Amino acid sequence: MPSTKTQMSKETLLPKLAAHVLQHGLGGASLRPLAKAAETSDRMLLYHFGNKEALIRELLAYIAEVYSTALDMALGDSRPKTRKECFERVLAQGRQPAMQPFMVLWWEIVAGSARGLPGYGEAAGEMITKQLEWLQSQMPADDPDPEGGARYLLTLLEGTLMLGTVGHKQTALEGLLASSLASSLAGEPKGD
Amino acid sequence: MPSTKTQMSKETLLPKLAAHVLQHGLGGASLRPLAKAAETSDRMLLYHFGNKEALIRELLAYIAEVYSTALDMALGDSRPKTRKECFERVLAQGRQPAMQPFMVLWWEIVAGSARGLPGYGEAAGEMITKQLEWLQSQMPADDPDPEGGARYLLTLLEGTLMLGTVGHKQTALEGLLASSLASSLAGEPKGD
DNA sequence: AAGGGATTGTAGCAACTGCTACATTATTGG
DNA sequence: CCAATAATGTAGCAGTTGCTACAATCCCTT
Repeated sequence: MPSTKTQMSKETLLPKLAAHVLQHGLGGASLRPLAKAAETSDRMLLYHFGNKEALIRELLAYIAEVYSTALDMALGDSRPKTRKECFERVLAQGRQPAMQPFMVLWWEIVAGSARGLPGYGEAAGEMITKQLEWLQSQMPADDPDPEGGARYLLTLLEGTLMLGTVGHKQTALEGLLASSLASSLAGEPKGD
Repeated sequence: MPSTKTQMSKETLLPKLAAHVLQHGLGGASLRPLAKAAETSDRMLLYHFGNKEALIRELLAYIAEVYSTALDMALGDSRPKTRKECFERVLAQGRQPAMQPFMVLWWEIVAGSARGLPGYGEAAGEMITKQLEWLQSQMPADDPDPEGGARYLLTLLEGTLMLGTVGHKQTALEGLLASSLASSLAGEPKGD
């Protein structure tokens, strides 16, 4: 009978904890439900992580890491030809149904970051940094300013995503169309 | 003349509850601390609001209302001359120290909205709608497209604010340099 | 095989959660 | 003034919270 009592470590626990948190949120996460999701006991979680705060901190770092490698694997096979195409590609990726749980968690991380909760700010900063790198690598090959353009698109993207989550998706999209940004989105050098 | 003096009602409770929530957050808010902040008992809060969910819902609606009237009173005495000036004015307002507690709460509302918590989405939507109206009323008088421009600036603004809360204020500002606002932003000293 | 550290189970504590039952006081209409 | 209703206080319940004490078991080294 392979009723093997698998030895547990942080490394085996974290993926299950992350899965639970992605589904049920960070704020309401308490030890016993987390332990159940990881097929352990609260006793064990505290044994491995010390206390809840450290657990959340490590969990957030792990999630940021997972997000980072996910972005690495999502590197587009082909470069977009325009900034607009680049923006749309990234926006579409952020709105994939599979991405939804992560997006929901993301805003919780931002909120915790704003409130100064331990670990939140670091994780949020890492994830944004990574996304910026990724975005820059996805910029059109002939873009006159890939670095600044990526930063600009990131700002626009996050604003668009946020408005989307509060029911103003249309507002953001119409804003993009109705501005001189249209040319900027097209990646054409400014002649203004 | 109606009743001479109501001892305690939702109307007298809500401001104190809002103050407490602005300081300590929504997620961790529980009845007894809320009651203490409002100089009552948990018993009374439930008497007036029915249950906690309804309390939070009404509290969020009240906060959205307060925010709305605050924006009304913050109507600029003079119209900005450019979109850039308009953007900077609103951004500066959002970064005032007095605005900080509200900003922190705002991201919690966005997070709750993303998670579908009752009342959060409605409050967030109202607040964004109001901010959009306000922004539109603050657009330059000669703007070719005040409606679309306001939507664009709002998207940019929210992205900028969010990046600021996760430690990427500089990223957003540098991104703006590469945007359609660049012409007016160029040559300005960077501040961080 | 024995010792010893690493790992895990069981039980429980004190504080807190939303909420309720019951009793009491205050206010007001008849 | 008295009764009805609104408003408040007291006490507590059942469940959850993070965390701990204590003991048992595992596995590796000697």
